[in-house]
Amino acid sequence: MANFTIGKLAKQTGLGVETLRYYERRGLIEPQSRTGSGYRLYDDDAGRRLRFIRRAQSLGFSLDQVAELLSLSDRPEKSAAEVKQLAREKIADIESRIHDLERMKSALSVLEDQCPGHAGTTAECPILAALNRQNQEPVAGENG
Amino acid sequence: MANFTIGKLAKQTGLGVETLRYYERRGLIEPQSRTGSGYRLYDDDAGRRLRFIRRAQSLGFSLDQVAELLSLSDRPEKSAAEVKQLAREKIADIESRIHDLERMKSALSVLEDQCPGHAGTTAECPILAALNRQNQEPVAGENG
DNA sequence: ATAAACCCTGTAGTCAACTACAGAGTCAAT
DNA sequence: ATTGACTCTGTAGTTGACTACAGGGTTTAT
Repeated sequence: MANFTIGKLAKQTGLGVETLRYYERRGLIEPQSRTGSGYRLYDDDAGRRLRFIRRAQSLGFSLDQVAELLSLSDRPEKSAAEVKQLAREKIADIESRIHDLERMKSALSVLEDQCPGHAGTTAECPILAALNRQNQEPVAGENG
Repeated sequence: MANFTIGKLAKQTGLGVETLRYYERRGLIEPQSRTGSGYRLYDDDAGRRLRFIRRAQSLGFSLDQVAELLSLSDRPEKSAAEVKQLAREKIADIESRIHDLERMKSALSVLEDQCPGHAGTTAECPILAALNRQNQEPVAGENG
């Protein structure tokens, strides 16, 4: 129930005041209340919510997608089936991201292990190789 | 050794011709050669490379970071120690992304399991809760 | 040999996600 | 009661990653 002004919240999260207002316009976060003069007041959840937003972004989710993720837990008890469905879709999305990252990681591990001595044949680019035996569909769309 | 023009490569990958030229300006890809009249000619590796680029992007890597990833395998046999070091850094980065995604996934799984019947207390937002017990540092920088 | 469909360089416009004012009101401290 | 740090709304500018011309040359098909 501790109430922060926007400046305090900004300092706490390392974000800019303008960024917080921008997130509000985008529907990602809202002040718990306002003072009589219109100052935004935030509670402790705001900081957590912002941390979530940044983390999700760094994982390649757009702000619209982050909003969708957040809306899942914001929805009170309405439309349980809809929430369940959306959650399932997001889980599938996340699983495929994890899968891709794991392929990328093992490619890099090969590189790491291989590098130190073996100066010789150029080893046929393990990083490209590792990510390609699978999924031969076109690759235009950014996020699945 | 099959040689494609830029238009063929674009069609093959589902990207636009302008995008391929843009990636070239950004140092992500280069034609294997040029015709006498200046037309770009690409080999089979180009398609794989582009698929890699798009996948890495969708995982939250910027084009600059993708360029770094690619440079790891492009480096012939020079500076093995440097490559090894860079690979290690990227692996750590990827591991933390995987970790974050796994936290996010388990939060969503909780939601999914919890939703169907339990209309009652609002369950205290599992998605935010799951992502926050750890890492309490500021969150400003996008990628770690 | 001429039109359609390519390709070239170069520059400008767009979209998401900020980031930075401008102009004005508010609050805390002197 | 006034200075300075804060806040407000609203709009404009910036950056990364495209995307779309303009103005011109090249290849392919007829």
